[in-house]
Amino acid sequence: MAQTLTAKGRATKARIVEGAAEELRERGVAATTLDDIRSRTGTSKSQLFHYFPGGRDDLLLAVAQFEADRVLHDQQPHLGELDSWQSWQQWRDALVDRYESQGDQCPLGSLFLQVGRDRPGARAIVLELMRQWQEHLARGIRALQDGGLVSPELDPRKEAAALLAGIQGGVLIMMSTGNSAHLRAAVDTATAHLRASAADAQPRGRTDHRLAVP
Amino acid sequence: MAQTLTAKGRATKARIVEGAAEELRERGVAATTLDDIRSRTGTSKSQLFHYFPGGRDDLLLAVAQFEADRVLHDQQPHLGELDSWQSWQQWRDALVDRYESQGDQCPLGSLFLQVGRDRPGARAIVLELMRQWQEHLARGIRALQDGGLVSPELDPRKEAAALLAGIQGGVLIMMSTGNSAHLRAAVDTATAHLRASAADAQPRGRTDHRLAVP
DNA sequence: GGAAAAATGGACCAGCAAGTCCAGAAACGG
DNA sequence: CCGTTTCTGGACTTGCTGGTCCATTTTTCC
Repeated sequence: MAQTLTAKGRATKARIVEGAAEELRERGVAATTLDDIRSRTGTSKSQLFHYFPGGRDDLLLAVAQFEADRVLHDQQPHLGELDSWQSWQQWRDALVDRYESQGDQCPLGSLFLQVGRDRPGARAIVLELMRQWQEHLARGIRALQDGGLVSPELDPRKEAAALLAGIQGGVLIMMSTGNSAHLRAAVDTATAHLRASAADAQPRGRTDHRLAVP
Repeated sequence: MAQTLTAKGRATKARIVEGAAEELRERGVAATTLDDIRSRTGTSKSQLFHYFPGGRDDLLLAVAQFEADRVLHDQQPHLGELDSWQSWQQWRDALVDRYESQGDQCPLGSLFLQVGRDRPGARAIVLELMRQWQEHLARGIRALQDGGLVSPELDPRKEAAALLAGIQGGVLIMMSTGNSAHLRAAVDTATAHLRASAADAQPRGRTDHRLAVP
């Protein structure tokens, strides 16, 4: 590829990534060939390799990054303002809607299996996504704690980690079974847990140990 | 394949499935060829197609079933006797150990992505696995309820669904990041939730909101 | 306006891996 | 035993797909 992309070049590259993402979502990673992507995006073989010198894997990685960005973006603005039970509920609904409408396609999951988790870039993408996602949740839990809606004795990071795991698993099960009940159960149970902690802690005298936040 | 398998035939077929499972776990689904399996299991091409007339996909499906059976088996006997906090803890340790030692390989997950979730057999396998797994967990929660260790107001099926989602997500994240913290957090938080419900409900006996079951 | 750089088109290549085929060995069964 | 079935070996075919190459067009920028 060139060092400098012209406006046209950038547009083409973006078109390829977006088209590839669609194709991959529709047909699955294993079944999608470069020719499918080429024909869908109205490009030629040389363009594919021009913009993604590493070939197929390179392109898949770009799509993975594209999809990863979408994941958090689709949860906004709710994910960024989890400071009341109401906003919490709004976020939950947005999350469930997002994945239900996505159907049984999990571009990211497939992508990583195909590219290989060990490849330098792949693991970094998912790692960063999980980190940010969990950080958002943890921040929301802290906000609830500050508002006295959640017991200060809970460790926001641990609760966020558990909730994130529940979400991932819920989505995974939904992909496999077509049923979003587990996703809902995971989020709702976590919420109930947080709610109950407050009802639990407040009446009693609480020994409030501070929790370090990185 | 023949209608009737001789003892030798059954042994060969089993050898192929087990060898294929190992190979797939080591090298990943996408990277494993029939020739790899053939050479590892000391068989010939014609044997592969003799025992799995549908070819590669057919074999992958058989391996998927094999791996699915292992998942629950590896959690026994603990998964079958979740009737005290102690046994619950033993199960938890066995679960975490199992997946930590498995490293970052998730045969089942990859298998389904490769074979295609929509294929007749594939979905049925994962569906049945999830059903059984959740049933075991729900039964365990009911046992705790019977023992007065968990509030009777909780819906065992919903709690089991949420826990199962947490486990799946925890494993998934572990595969991606190499860190089992999420898996532990998911199980431990769910356990804490169950425990707290008892401590919560017994002293007061308040009526909580009912939870719908899908 | 023109040289250099970037973008594009598409023919071509090479390798690989799934799947086929048939001949022959082993096992069964009466 | 001997005919029939099952099992096994391995060479061969075939189609596909990622990747290469170079000629041509378009854009950039002085």
